[in-house]
This record gives sequence, C-alpha cells and structure tokens, in this order.
Amino acid sequence: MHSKSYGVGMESFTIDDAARETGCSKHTLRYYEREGLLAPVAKAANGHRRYSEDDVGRIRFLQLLRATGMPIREMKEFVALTHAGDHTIADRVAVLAHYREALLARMAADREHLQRLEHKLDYYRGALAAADAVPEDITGNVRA
Amino acid sequence: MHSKSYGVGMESFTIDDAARETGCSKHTLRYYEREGLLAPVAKAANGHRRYSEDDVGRIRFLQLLRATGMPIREMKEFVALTHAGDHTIADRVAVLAHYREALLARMAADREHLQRLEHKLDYYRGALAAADAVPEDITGNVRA
DNA sequence: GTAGGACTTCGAGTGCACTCGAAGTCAAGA
DNA sequence: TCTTGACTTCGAGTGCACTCGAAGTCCTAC
Repeated sequence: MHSKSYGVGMESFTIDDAARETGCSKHTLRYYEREGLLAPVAKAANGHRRYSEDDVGRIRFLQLLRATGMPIREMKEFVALTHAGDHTIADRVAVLAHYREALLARMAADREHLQRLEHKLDYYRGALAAADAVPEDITGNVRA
Repeated sequence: MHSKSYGVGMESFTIDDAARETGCSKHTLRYYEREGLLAPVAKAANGHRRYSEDDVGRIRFLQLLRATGMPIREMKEFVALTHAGDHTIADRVAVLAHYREALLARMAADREHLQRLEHKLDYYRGALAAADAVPEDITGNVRA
C-alpha cells in the first residue's frame, strides 16, 4: 500500500499512494495544496511529494467537508481557523453545525425526491403493464 | 396567484407567476425552453409567455429530474423520449430507475457523511468542554 | 407624446471545481 | 548514453448550469 518506508514506523505516501488512498486525483491533491487547503507537503530529495499519515487524514477530512456541501472558499476559512489555534474551536463548531443542518435539509429533500421519483416510476410501470395486457393494435395478434 | 384568466377554467401563468410557483428564476425558465427541455410556451398577443398548468407541472418534473442528479444533457434525451411516444416508456423507466439507484447511493453516502460530521462535532465539543473546565493559564485565575 | 416598467431575444459572462498540457527535472534500466 | 516514465510547476482550459446585460418592443399612466 505504501510505496516506501523511511525508517522504522515512518511510513510515507507518494502522490500516487495518496490519490489511491483517498480517491482524489493527483491533480486535485496538488490543487488543494496550491489553494492552501493542505499545508505544503514534505518533499523527498528529488522534489517528489511525500504524504504523511496525517496528511492523508487531513485530505479525508477535506473530502468530508466537500461532501457536506462546503465550497472550497469556505474550506479555506475553516482550515485557517484550525491553524489559528484552539481558541477558534467554538467558531469551527458553529461552521460544522451549520453544514450539519444543511446536510440534514438536503437529506430530507432527497427523501422527498426519491418518493416523487418512485411515484413516477410506478406510474410508468403501470402504463407499461397496461400496454402489455392490451395489444398495440386491434387485430388481436400478439406482437413479433 | 395566477395573473389572468382567459376564459372559464383556462388559467395561465405569466413568467413571473411560473417563477414564483416553481422557484426557478425567469432566466432559468427561458433557458430551459431555449434548450428544448420545455416545448415552446404559448405567447400572448404582446409576445409575453403564458404558461399553462401543464407547463408548470412539466417544469416541476424537470426540477425533480435535476434534483435526482440528472444533468441537463440527459434531461434533453429524456424529454425527447417523452415526445417520441408510448413505446419509449420502458426506456424512460430504465433511465429513472438508474437515477433512483444513484439517488439511493447518494443518500447512503450522506448518512455516512452526517455521522462523520457529528463525530467531529462531538470531538470539538469535548475539546470545548475541557477548555471550559481548565483555565487557559496556570495561575489559577478565572478568565475576564 | 413620452416616461416607466416588464417583457422579448441573443450572445456573452460568471463561478465553481477541477483538469489538463507544456516544459522541465530526475533516477533507473537497456 | 539514451530512453522511459513519473514526477515537478504553472498557467490555461473545460464543463456545467445558470446568469446577466444590451437592445428592442409594447402597454400604461401621466
């Protein structure tokens, strides 16, 4: 899973490893770093990125934030809060609580959409069954 | 709610009515029509759009498709199927069933995201409680 | 008759989140 | 030595779904 080991217990991930591990593309990983969502990642002697376990964990957290619907712009602000120290924890809670609400609202909306979709499906399936029962012409012949 | 009535039981909606009724912007309503998602809407003598009840219903259905995650491109194909006649109903069912699955998958993912988010919130709230319990310096003074 | 306001068309612009490509560097293998 | 291939940076390009703005028309009220 990890590409190389640099000393006992000091595992690190190449960008390929990190991409495979997180499901982000390599492009996206560099993009996140460029945008400051991820602190500059350690580099090997040849200049290649070496992601730590913690880096991978942070990437996964970023993915969670995205998945809750948080835009990149606000993720930057959130990351800034985490860098600013423990006195920003209340602020962070406020932000996460906000996205928790938004997520709950989306989930409720999705449930309704699912219902409406299934209703439509039922309607179509009913039409399909009716078409099956009654031949499409009046000759009484079954279809080819 | 409706702007005008043109004969008994023949209600119609101005674009403003339709926008208010569906939550789409007027821009979006014209855009959908331009893209062929909506058949050309009737026009009053002055060239202004007059949406029928059916039009509004179709718009709501389009919104449902969008909400299930269907891109505009595929919505066009779906609309084309509905215009092609009843023999496309099986195809339409296949499409809707596909988006039903996708929606279910998203809902499951969202449930997991919600859990992870709440876990993080719990963590932060714990840190907050701990910080409240222990003064931020070692003088033993309570904070201002 | 003319000013205001809401509509029309149409093409262009926006915001978002990637996604890509060119040009360069570096290390390993034939 | 030379090719291969994976990485690097950086700016530019993409795709999506709107969203806007300019220019024109038409009706109403003053």
